[in-house]
Amino acid sequence: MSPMTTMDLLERTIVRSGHRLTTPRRRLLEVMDGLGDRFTADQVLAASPGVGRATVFRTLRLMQELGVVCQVVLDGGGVAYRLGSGGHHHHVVCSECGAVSDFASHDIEDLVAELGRRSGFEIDSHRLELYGRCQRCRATLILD
Amino acid sequence: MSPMTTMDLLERTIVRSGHRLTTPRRRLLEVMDGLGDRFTADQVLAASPGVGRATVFRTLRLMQELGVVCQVVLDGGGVAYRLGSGGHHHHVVCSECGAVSDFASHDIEDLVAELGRRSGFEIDSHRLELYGRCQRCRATLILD
DNA sequence: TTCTATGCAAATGGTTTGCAGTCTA
DNA sequence: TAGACTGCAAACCATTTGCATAGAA
Repeated sequence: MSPMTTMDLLERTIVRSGHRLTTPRRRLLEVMDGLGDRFTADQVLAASPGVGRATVFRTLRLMQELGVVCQVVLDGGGVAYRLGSGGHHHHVVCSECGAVSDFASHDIEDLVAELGRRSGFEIDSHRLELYGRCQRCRATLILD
Repeated sequence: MSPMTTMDLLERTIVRSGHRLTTPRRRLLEVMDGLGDRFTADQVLAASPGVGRATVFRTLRLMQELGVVCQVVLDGGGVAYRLGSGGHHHHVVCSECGAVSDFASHDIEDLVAELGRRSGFEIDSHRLELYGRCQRCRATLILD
């Protein structure tokens, strides 16, 4: 039997959720899959001629609800999106090349709960994003 | 001698920074000071008749640069602002009543650095916001 | 008296909505 | 065939910009 691709997995998620697997949705998933580790709504729109702006945003929202797309809050405050990685996790974003990588950590979850407790809150969610320079960018010498 | 009020402190910060202490700025500071522990640009605008929309946003931006106003990223993704509390810190936001409280923690800073290291990044900043229910809201029984 | 800062209104950028028509299940 | 989904365009919302004028220093 042929191996399950990312696309198969994504399409299955949609079907399983009771939503319809339409042509635009399939096309958008392919586009997102091809856009790399993070992309904006505009990038998706530009790369999907024939698909309407509203559909891009509606699909993006649906995918977030289904947990197959997540938001990345950028350094400057803007938002980008990212495919895959269901489940709770955080991002490290390279402020130079924009590379994003995921991480999850029990330590963070524990600490967050503890900090909430200290301030009298019962924490039920949180956002954490890290910004810095990735290994590759740090290794690149500035030669000019 | 009379004690230094929050307003004095804020006004001094503006003057020290080389910017002018104008009437609209003074008015906006007063308004923000009166709006509680978090407010939106719209709230400030609505509470400052006679002051233009652009001035509200320009002032908000200046205050952020001076470090006397900071952004609070809300649960839903929107942004609010908050007076005071210079220096690096995080927020705990009550999703029921909107109350915000600040905290800073060496543990978080250390952990963030460590997590960055593990992913090969050199972290130079991060965002962390906690969401939950504050003590007061938790204590309030739902009676209907 | 200079030049920063303002108010207004129009422009912007990103996202959402209304609706008549399309296409999946 | 029903109704979920789409494209289009217009609406929306928050923030920014251009410009002539007002007002701190």
